[in-house]
Amino acid sequence: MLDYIEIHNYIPNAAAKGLAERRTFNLALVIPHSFLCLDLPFLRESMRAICQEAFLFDYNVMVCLSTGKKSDPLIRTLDHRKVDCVILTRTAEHDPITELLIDREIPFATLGSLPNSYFGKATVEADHLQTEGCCAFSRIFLSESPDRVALLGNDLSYVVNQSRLTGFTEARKSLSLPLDRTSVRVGLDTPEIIRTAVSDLLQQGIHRFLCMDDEICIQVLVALTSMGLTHPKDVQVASLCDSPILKNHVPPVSAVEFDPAELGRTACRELLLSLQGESFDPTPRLDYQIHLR
Amino acid sequence: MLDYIEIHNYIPNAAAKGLAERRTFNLALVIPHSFLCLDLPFLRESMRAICQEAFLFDYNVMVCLSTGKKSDPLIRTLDHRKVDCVILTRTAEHDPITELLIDREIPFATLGSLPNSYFGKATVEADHLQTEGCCAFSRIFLSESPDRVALLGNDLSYVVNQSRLTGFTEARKSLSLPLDRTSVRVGLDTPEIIRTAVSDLLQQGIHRFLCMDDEICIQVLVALTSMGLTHPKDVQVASLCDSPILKNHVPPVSAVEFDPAELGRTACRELLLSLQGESFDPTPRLDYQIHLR
DNA sequence: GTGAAAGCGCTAACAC
DNA sequence: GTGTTAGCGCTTTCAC
Repeated sequence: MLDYIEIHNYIPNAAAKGLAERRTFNLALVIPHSFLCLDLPFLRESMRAICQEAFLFDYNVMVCLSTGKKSDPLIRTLDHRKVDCVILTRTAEHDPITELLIDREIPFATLGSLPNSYFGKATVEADHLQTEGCCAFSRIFLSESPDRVALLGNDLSYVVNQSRLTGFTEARKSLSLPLDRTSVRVGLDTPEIIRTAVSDLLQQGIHRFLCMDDEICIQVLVALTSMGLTHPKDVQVASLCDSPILKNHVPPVSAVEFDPAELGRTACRELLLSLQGESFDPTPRLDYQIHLR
Repeated sequence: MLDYIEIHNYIPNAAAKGLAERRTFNLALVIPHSFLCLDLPFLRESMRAICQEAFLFDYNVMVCLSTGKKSDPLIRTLDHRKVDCVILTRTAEHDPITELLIDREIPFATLGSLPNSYFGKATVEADHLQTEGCCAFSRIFLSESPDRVALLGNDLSYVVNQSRLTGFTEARKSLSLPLDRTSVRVGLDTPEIIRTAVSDLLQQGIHRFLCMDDEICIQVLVALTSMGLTHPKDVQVASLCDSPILKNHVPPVSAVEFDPAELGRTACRELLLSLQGESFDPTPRLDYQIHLR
């Protein structure tokens, strides 16, 4: 009998196997709607790594575009019991998806730390040493004309942006720079708002722009270029999140790199290890890399 | 009994339902490895639309990164019978994945036309009016200094690039422009090769660059900028494939738009209609839109 | 060790 | 219409 199976290279039916074993060999990758309006290499890189890692565990990745509303694709996927666990690509305050997963006691991993309000609730909370990396990089960027430096950021309800702000603040503190006179602009959602902020800061004498992510950084570069200002001659731009675009930019832009692929791979691996009952690290912390260009 | 079900808002288990019905309510979205090295809005947009459309049919989307090798994620997914059908995001000559699907008689849809060698083999072959759109746009671009125009493209084994080349050739033909003196450069894989080609063409007196896709177009712009040349003053650049980056570029770049979301949605819808035994269009052809900027 | 039987949670084909 | 039953293709248990 066993010989027969071997010879005819029999492959079990996943649905039947799953029904009997009460598991699906699928995981849901939740992609916030906002990610799809942008062109973030982060998502692409981490998704690739997650798919590759899941494959090693015989798992498939189901993409769920989270709307945050009722009849969310993720909710239906969970209701139909089509996945064993979930990976969140973003963490934020007051996130209904996170709360749903906690309520239903569904194993889940996050790319990036959870906010304190959900402390310890994820199966795996993978992150980079965000604060540390941003602090170290900020110290370097602040070593020149520190009172001409501004920090530009987007939505602070995302934990990653909070960590980066903290890193910047700690850098100023460690350099004994006054915190109150710091130029910090957050909530910069659109190219127009970024443009306005940049023009405003220039009038205040700011000429060194530290951007909290690659998306903002590119917009800042575009805005400055259109104003006839050149990096790094007239103004200096740097980013607290590297991306291929910044690396290949002419001239290149300094940044601190948090490898999205490594983050995705780690989160996926530890989550699936935990599902298999094997030993795993619930809070892996990955290193950063500073690129001075 | 039925009342009981209604009251307790019972949701059937997809694995058991699938086992009994001999279907999985999953589809595989095949992403070529090359897509993930790039930053193509095409993939993001079409993936989003496919996920949304699949959701309407109660289907989930499984991402399969195709390596083209043995033990490909897609092959294992098919072996385990975890999907009912497949969507290919790229079509190419001599594609092992396409051949595999034909061999195994698995229902599949393609984004973009199949090469002639696989004529009629897909369940659904969705495409834009690529040749027509590129011809119309090329005619406009060729209306000025036609002998100073070059066409820059990537891999011609992709059907989409063949269609675009055909469109360009037909435009020249219709304008009674000589074909033999046309500057066409294909196989431009890397930024370095693109840079070399651009510099080479400039020496030949070319100053109007028509790019076969947005990726090349951006690289061409980068190369020209670094050489101190400005679009549209010194040189003119346009693209046979639009993208948000070209639209938001300063100054903007003219392009012909083939909406990836509409393509993905249509391919997914017709494929799932066919699976349900409903009437469907096996070869939908979508319109293009020319943006002169 | 090898084989038979029950059960996973559904659908479909019967019977009543 | 409502209720019962067999079967989807596995795993697990228990008997041999």
